[in-house]
Amino acid sequence: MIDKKENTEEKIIDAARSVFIKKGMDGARMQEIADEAGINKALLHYYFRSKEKLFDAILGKIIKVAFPKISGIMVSDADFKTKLVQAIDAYLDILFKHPYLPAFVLKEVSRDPNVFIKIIVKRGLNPKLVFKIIEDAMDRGEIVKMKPQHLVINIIGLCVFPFAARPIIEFVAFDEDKKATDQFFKERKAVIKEFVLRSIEVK
Amino acid sequence: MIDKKENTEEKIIDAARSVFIKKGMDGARMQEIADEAGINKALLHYYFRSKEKLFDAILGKIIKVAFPKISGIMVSDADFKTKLVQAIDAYLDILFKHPYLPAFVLKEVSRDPNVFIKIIVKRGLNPKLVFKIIEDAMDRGEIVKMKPQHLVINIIGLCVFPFAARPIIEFVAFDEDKKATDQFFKERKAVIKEFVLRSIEVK
DNA sequence: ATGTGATTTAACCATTTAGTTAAAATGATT
DNA sequence: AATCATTTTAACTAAATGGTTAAATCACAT
Repeated sequence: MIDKKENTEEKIIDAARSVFIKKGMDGARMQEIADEAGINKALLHYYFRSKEKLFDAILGKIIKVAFPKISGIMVSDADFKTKLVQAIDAYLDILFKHPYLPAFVLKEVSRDPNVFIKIIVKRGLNPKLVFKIIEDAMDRGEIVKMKPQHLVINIIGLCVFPFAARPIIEFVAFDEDKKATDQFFKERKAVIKEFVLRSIEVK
Repeated sequence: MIDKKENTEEKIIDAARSVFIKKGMDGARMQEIADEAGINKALLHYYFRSKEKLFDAILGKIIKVAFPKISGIMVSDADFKTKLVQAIDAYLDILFKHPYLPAFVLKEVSRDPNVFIKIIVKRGLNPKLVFKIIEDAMDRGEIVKMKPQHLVINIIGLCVFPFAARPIIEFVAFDEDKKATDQFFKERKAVIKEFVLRSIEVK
């Protein structure tokens, strides 16, 4: 195999991501990552000299998913509400594909915000353009006025929170009925879109 | 001092809560808790034989705060929308008093949901009555129809998420301007209430 | 003053864990 | 066959950490 090198590295990254997301930086064990990757600890350190280096490598890839380029959608020149609906759809698609991301991101952010800040800076993520677009729509009277940050945080909260809190929701709100909870999550897309549209509609 | 015993125990509990909330179960160190309580490790173990016992003791007290009896407000016979606004106010008051709770609860829930489930069961917390009250208001046409769980989770998400994500919000949305972020959080109460009321209003 | 429980001190144990090392094995390439 | 990076094995170090212990000290009530 030509790419055995990349193959092993990929196996490590997959395993590390899975273990880090489940256990967090503190709870994850290098041995467990090695086991999950089907290799031994020595080789793990042969590829990534330290746990921190490995974690940073994983974190970078995770943030790419967790802070997606919704901006792309928002910049297009469609109708504002249409763009908003598209952005919510796109964001929830990502969350359904990576349901454990919210808990992980919130966990690690509270442990050490600087790690995230550094990576976000490095990726040049900048929401100011999105805020501007929202303000313009408000100025044109298309939606109700508020600080654009509130609208963005409201939407992200509506999307993200249920995923981070799923174990509690499943137990408290659905009596541990996994199917009912699944159904609830399937409904979220429509519910959030309607909820948001109603709340920003100009009467 | 008559209550030197309780005094030390209180000091330990305060210190433990503070350290556990900052670092989580995994990240917290018994030595750090002892230091923060102004005592030594031996005495700490003299009061709580193990880290787990101490953590469970703290967790019980924390859950009492984190899962408050909003039900009390919702059960009163005021107008439904009035009750909803009161509940949001009460919930946000708690969050402002304990801003680090959301991150902690979400962190530990994702680490081991069972711990929470056991404690919730023990406290007999039951949201079914609240769901029923919401459904009744919907049936009376006072608010728009949806699965009551969605409304509850929407509101909790709007309230809780910003606190859990505060470090990111401060950096990404407010360029590390702490004052602007504080102002943003002060506005949340009014914003959430208006946002929710608009979204459930029957047209 | 004496006994009692609370508290300190300081050394200690056992375990876990990140990380290292060196030698051997594997396996593809030339 | 010889070379080279990759991988394994297995033992190891060093540090951190939860928890223990025993002796000494302190404060207070009888």
